[in-house]
Amino acid sequence: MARTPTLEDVADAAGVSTATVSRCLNAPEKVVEETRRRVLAAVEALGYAPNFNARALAAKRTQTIGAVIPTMENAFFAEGMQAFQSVLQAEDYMLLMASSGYDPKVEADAIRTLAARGADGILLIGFDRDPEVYDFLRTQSIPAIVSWTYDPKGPVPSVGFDNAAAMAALTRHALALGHREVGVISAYQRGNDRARGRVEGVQSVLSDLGLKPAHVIETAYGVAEGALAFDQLMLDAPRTTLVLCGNDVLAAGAMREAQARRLHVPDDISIAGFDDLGLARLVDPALSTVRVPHRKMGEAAARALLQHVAGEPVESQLLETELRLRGSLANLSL
Amino acid sequence: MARTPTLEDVADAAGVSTATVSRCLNAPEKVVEETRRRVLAAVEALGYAPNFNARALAAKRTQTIGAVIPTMENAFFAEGMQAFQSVLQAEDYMLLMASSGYDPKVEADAIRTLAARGADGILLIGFDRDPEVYDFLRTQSIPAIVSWTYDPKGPVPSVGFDNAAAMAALTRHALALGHREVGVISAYQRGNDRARGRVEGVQSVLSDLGLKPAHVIETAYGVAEGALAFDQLMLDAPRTTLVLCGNDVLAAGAMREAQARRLHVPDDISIAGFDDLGLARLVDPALSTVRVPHRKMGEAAARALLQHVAGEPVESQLLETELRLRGSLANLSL
DNA sequence: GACTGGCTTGTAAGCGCTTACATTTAGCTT
DNA sequence: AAGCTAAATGTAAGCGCTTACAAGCCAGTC
Repeated sequence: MARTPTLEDVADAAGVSTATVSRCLNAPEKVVEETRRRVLAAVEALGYAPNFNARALAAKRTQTIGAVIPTMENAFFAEGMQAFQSVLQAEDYMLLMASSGYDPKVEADAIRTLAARGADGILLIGFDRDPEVYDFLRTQSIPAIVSWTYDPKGPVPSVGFDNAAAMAALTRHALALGHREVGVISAYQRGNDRARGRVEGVQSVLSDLGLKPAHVIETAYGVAEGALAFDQLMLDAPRTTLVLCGNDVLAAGAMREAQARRLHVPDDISIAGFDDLGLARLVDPALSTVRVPHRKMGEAAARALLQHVAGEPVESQLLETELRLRGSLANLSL
Repeated sequence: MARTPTLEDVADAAGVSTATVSRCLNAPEKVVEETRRRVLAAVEALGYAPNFNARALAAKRTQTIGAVIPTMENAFFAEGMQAFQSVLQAEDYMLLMASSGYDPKVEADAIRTLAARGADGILLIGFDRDPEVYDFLRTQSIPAIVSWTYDPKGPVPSVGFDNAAAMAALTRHALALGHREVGVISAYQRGNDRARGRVEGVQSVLSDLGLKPAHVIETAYGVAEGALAFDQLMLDAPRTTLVLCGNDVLAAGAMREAQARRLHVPDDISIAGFDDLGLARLVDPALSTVRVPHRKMGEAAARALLQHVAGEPVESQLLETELRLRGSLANLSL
């Protein structure tokens, strides 16, 4: 089989030098019309496609952005990443995505791999990680952005929302409905500043009002896990009237389990989620939750990262969340 | 800032040639213990990490597998891809993922990009695409595997399930319950052989039994779309008692809409899905659906592709689906 | 002691592309 | 028409790595 054509083959076919072909492809305005036509015809005729690796090696840029997300198994990051990706695509960048399974070692490895592959920039989720990772990024001078959280004083710029404030707002709303016995079902907080922020959001409001802290159950992500956590919560704190969940999936699981136990939601037990995934409106009653602007966040993160890559200064960016109040929260004062 | 160290820096530091360093990294058994120790120490000391692009250029292999999926926005492909990815990871391959948004042009482009980046192999979803794409893959001699469907006579090996047979089994079950007026809510069939297969599965069973064909509504993927399609179906074919949906998300949307119209599921209208996503058990009543072995399929596809890449012959592989019967289908003969 | 053969290591030629610099060409000026 | 400038193109040196081949070394043989 004929080996795939190279720049040189095109150059020969068009009767020009390789430099000219390269210019035709990368900076067409530097080549006179007539030549360009000839070259492009040769490209077409040979079915030439540039070898990315060679280009990256020579040009020291890859037009690739890396992203390491905790998991792609759950719809969780999907919408934001899709938005992230479409901005990149529009700017002729490609997305190289890796998932860490919430394991810091795997994440560090993935980051190193992305660096070795010459990612021009990297998107990270949350700030919680070994400082060495940030050192590494710095010494390799790879621009990075953190998303899904916000901290203007972080080691790299962030584009996201304030997990604690969002959860605090939801908590305040629920307390206004008369709830006093609060339980929390959270993702594991260790190494997960988003989860931690959300729990802190709850506790800070309770403590500000002089109420006793919420009972917190930590668990893995999943509907079944949410259900089990609900059982545990009922065991540990049977008087609970309000269950705030770290995300909608856990809330859906908790709700399913509550209903399986013949508890009426929201009259017997109120439940709220976080994220406003599609399933929040599928369950019955529909879930009260916090709407996270996934799409906007993904787009903003992409733009910030590209700006960073281009060498321009980047500011951290705070996005607003909104309460989405639906039927899963009861008003106890009625 | 010191530029990142290269193979040569390591060689100098260890007092050996670059060839020896390269061997230490890629074929340690070819280097004598003592030398290896010295080299590895130098690697450590300098914090050396090989430049992937240079390696790919020289070695003509990238340890990268590409995958083009229709969308990553919906949980749809997530589980299978996660499984796919973990097998790759275990074999030191990296996954380069692109999504096409169901647009054939975008898909062809993505495939070309993956090729240019030197993907050692490519995973594709479904067979429906311009034959040119297969020609391209062939001339570039890039091994490819198709998944989410099965056809032993396809242009490339496939690892998946029989969409038509799976849907036919579900249809037969529902007909046995006495349903005769059947509606289908499907994803757009054009360019989507999985969707087409599922619809054909329904129609073939009906035709085999001499029943009139199902009324088919096509729509985009999504809960809201499923709801709208349900409305349309009720308009077009008001006597329908059974709605078979191309996937669980459409089914969930249809169910929500049915309930919004005060129709009781399943007594007034029976609804079934396909895929057995997590949400199938979240809705009420729980959705009867077809269980697709996502995880198994992802793993099998990865193994098949790696085998293909290694130059070994690969057979297409058929995976079994199962009916998951839950509460959304009524028995009309009672 | 010269020779063989098996290891280990070094030498150096690329892999396909970009780009600084050199060269040629063409268009104006005077 | 000579001279000058700017635009277009060519020349060639890498980018960091792998690997065929050559060279060196040493133990074992006869």
